[in-house]
Amino acid sequence: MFQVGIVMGYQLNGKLKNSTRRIKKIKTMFQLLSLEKNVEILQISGLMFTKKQFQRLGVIGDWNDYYSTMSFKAEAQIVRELAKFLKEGSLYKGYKPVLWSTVEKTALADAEVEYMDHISDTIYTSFPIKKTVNKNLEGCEIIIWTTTPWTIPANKALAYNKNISYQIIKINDEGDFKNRKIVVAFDLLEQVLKECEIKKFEKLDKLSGKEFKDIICSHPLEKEGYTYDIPMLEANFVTTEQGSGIVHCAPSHGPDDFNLCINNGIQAVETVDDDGKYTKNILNFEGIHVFKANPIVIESLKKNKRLLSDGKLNHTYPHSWRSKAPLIHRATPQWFISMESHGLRKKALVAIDKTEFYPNKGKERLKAMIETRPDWCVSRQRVWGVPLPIFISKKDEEVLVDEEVFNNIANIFEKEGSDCWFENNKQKFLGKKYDENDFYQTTDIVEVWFDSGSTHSFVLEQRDDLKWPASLYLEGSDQHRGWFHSSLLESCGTRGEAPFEAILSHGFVVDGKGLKMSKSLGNVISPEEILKKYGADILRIWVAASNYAEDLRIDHKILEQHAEAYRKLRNTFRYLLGNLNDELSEIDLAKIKVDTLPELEQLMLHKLYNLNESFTKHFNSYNIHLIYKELLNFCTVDLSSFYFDIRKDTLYCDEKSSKKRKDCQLLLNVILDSLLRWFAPILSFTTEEIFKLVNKVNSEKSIHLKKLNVFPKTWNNMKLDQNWKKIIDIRDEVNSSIEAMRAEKIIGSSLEANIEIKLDEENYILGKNYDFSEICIVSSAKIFNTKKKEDSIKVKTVKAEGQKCSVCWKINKNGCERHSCSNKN
RNA sequence: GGGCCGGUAGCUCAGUUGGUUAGAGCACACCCUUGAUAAGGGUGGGGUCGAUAGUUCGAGUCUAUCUCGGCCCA
Repeated sequence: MFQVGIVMGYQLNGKLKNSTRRIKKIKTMFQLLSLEKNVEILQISGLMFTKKQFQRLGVIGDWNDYYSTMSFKAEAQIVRELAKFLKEGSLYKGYKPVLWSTVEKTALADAEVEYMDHISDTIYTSFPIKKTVNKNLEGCEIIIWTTTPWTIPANKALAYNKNISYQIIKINDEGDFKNRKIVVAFDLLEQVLKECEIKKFEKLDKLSGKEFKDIICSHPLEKEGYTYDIPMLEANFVTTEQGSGIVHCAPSHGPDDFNLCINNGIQAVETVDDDGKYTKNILNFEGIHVFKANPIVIESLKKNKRLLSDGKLNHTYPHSWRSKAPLIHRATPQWFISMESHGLRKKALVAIDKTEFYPNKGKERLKAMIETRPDWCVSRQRVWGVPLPIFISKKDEEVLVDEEVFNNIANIFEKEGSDCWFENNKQKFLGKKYDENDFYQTTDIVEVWFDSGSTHSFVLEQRDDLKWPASLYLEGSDQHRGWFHSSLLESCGTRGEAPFEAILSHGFVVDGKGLKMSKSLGNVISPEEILKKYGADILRIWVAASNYAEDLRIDHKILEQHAEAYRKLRNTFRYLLGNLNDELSEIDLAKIKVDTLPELEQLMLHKLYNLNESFTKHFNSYNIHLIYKELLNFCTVDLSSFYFDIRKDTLYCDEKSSKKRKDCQLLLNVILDSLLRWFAPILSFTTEEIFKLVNKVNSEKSIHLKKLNVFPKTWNNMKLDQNWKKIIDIRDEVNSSIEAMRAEKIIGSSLEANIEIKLDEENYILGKNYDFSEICIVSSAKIFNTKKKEDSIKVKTVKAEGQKCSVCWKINKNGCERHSCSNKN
């Protein structure tokens, strides 16, 4: 019906954390295999599992020719993509803090970090205010507290929170700080006084954090040569939980610090080397190991009269899972793709504007992220993944940019896989043009989001059955930060536009109360469980009926409701099949002579036409839940309780040769065909089952290969629809009247009723053309013109007298007109 | 804490630019039917539109605050 090429893909991204955790467990089991091999095994087993699940759900796709980010072909293409950024010059080397073990001399992933107790040195130290427009703050010193005194020499900024109140005090105690004014958070004053043993002091002004805007401080070691400016920056990560309410920021030694500084134009630099020793960038401390630096830093601060107090703190601190050594945040060389240098941010924002979002709110979300995100750090220090294809000149530290080399690397990866990068054979990649002794080779790999952001390049562009850009990228709403995001940036950077025309994002599955599923809450319900208990089509109904723009609620009660609706739908099909038993046929829609049909049949054609229109509209805007709702309503309201109910009389009691019965069966055929096509995307298994039943003789293979019907415009008849709205109003009145008689136990079945309908002029003119005994399923109906305006419709029900016809069950004093023989018996 | 978003009947969902008494289907209750029968039909009850305050002649709809919940970030 709607052909979508589905290519199975398997990506490591997003599962990295999981994988590392799993690797930890599995590592002991697969000692003989390499770590990389283990990852591969996990990936492939995951792939097969996912594939089976999809198939069980009725998803049709090219399951055998799947793509994988770890295929040689993909790896080669990822290198080609990276090369584009390198050639352009937007991929640059910078520094960013990572968790680093100075023992193993390596970066650690989250999963490799163990948090354990650790005793740290703590200090309160002061940063004198150098420049401020606020008279009250002139001559004051900002107090900070830290558990890593060794990072003070790397300090580049101070962070405050604009929502916190601060207090200025003047210290009167004897000592270094006598007569000096200091600033701390109002709520932390007591604690600071206690820990710094300040006894005598005066409270001066209280001020809001907002007043720190644009203030410049001096470094506490200014006199030792640390003469640069220390700006105060607004940051919401500053709290009054502990410390002084102002945080010292060393962009090379903390993720928060790094992000805050980079957003304010302060770059991280390499302050500490692989061994944990200060580099030449740290004045006076070069070569000292950071774990031995605290006493030296403290002594230096004391000498400069900037140390308010020092102490010890026992707290949890990150350690290496292997060596158990404490870790540090350390700025290491990393590779970034600039958002600005070649207009990437701008290109991405333009591309977002050109993209359709379903639901629309996704646009704002992605836009907000792209507008504020820092440069894209694409390097990682891991063992598996695609290597960054970078050689650096030993002479001038310049990156080697040469198309020939990039192509060579890509071609080798395509043949051998990227693992060969680490086999210490530089010359192989450099070819004859360069000498391997002139270059360093990076050992970083590209981060997994770059892999996934490149899928369009090795899937869409390289398969004949797919096109670039994709019509639609579909994922969970978390992928605004993930796949949508990385694909947009990668593609805008390399091709100037997005790899998708539209994005559809869906919410997350939550329990019946709207809470996230978790083992501890015990509200988890797995797809396998649902499939087992309810079957795939009911799970599909649940998906179709849910508004994916929001979170999708699920529990057994909700599924039970959908299962109930499913039974109704199944029964609708059963009625159709039962009554078409002798007359199943394919109808040439164009040849139907609408005018010759009874009005009721014409009305049904009108409804089919409009439902089809509505279906197309909703399908094109991906409003599947509206489609399902309309289809279900059509089956229950228009078919089951209306058309099917009324036409039972004709189907059961009229001659097989009668035109009316044949016209009805014509409609049933059209309805069956329509319902099968409409429901095929939702009830994929049920419709296929019915289709196979109906098409025994024909060669047609599957309902899923059928297209949506195009109905003749002549079926659309608004005038008829309006008329029947009024007729149905009358029918409703009749039903009310019958119900009243039924409540009084005068009648039971509606066929035990004769009705008299009094209508005003307008309704009478319309109503006199209709047989209300048929429409209301009663034994006889008479209509009168009341000519009164106030009672537009008035119905009187009386018990039908006479004999019940054994064929049509109608009751008539003078015997049944249609079935005279049987009535006489 | 920040970004994006949501809370309408027991459930799944509608509700156009503010404008009569807030709708539908299912579920529920009662009744009917027994020629769609592990079915079918009819009637009916059910909502302080998350809470509060405001703008307005008028608020489910606009604004603010709060609350609950979801995704992402910190």
